[in-house]
Amino acid sequence: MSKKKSSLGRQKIPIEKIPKKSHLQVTFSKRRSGLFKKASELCTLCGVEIAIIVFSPADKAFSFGHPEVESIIDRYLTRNPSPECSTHQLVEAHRNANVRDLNMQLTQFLNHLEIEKKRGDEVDHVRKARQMQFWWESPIDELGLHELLQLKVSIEELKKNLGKHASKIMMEQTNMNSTIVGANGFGHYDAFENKSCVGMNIGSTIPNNAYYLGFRHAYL
Amino acid sequence: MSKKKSSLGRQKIPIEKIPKKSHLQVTFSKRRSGLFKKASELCTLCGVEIAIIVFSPADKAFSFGHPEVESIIDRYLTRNPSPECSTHQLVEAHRNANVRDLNMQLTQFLNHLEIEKKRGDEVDHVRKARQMQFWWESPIDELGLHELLQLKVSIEELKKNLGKHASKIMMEQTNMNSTIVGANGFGHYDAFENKSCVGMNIGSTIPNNAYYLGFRHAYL
DNA sequence: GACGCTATGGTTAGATG
DNA sequence: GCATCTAACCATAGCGT
Repeated sequence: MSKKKSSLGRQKIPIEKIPKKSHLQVTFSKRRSGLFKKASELCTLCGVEIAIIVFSPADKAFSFGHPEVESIIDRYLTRNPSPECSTHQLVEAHRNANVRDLNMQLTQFLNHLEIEKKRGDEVDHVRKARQMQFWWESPIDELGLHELLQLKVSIEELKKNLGKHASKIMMEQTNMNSTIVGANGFGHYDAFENKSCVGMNIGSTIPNNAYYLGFRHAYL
Repeated sequence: MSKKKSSLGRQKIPIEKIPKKSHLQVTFSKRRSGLFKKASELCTLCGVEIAIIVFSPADKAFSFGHPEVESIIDRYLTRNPSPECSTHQLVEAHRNANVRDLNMQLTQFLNHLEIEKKRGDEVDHVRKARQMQFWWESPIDELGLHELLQLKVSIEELKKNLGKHASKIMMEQTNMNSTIVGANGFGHYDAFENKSCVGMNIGSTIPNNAYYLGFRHAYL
């Protein structure tokens, strides 16, 4: 019998940076998959929303999100619950479809999505251009401490007023609020390259919010 | 021997929404811990940056981040993903995917599609409003909800930056120069409540920085 | 370098204090 | 609710193709 004991099976490895590059790459791939799978299961089992962003050793960004990375980030940053859309029923209908149909539909949606994305980027560009008109876009670095603090106070006041008005408007639209939760958890894998900027993220041990001046999350 | 076989050990459970609330809560806690631990290990082993945001069934937000959630989100958002690129990668991923993954992606795309549409409509609306005048100079009462919210977000960002700069200047003035190093993988757990009462808490500047969960696993 | 294999290490469902 | 235990399930390191 030529059946030799080819593998010792999984061996324990210390949790510290893997020195060998090739090894590291393999481990990264495997464990990233595992992590995303775990996240997916947590979504489904508990019906919760999860977003994961990972920057690979090769500076590539991978993300997992249910229902959508960006909406969860928005919600995290602004505490703004996103209204659910009616597409969920469509998805439910698709759950029992076979692979071929799913592939076809997915391809169609990919095409459609690309068009919509282009449109979105376009309007984003417009929005960015618009933001350049705001006076406060001028370089902050050139202001002194006193000016900065004064400006900050003014802005807090302005924000407060804005909040009040937003509240008023929202109250008037109360009956438009529908907070439906999606039933079963799905997720989505996404990846794109990071060629542009050098991420200057030092592994900082800065104490939490050391210099956030009390303004971490906003309630909308 | 009074030692009875008290446990059957771990039993297999189907990956679908757990009906029983108490079970679900326990599973959520355990699996969230596991997920964060896995993320932490991936950080350390591969020296990568990871951010995870989870909204619990009780609408509470948990996050894991190395080095910190906010910087990774910034990095993710400032990225300019070309539609072609990400689409291409998605198609490639979709080539090897199984039914569940396809379902996940399809859901994702459906949601994304709607989000992109809404985004376009939103910004179009804002642009239209701006055409009449510099809408942000008009009395606040005349602004719509979208403009208010957008302006508020912008202001929050500005305020955050102001705080950072003020802090920086202050640090420089006190002649403190302690540069932080630390590159090895550890993450930081964070949690805060999300009492998502629509129409309430609007404009609240209460920091709500919440409480921090200690590190369960010693990676320091 | 991606995929498959498999022994082993690690995670966790269920029960209990 | 949280910690602990147990046994079973699952993820994955190392190897081969």
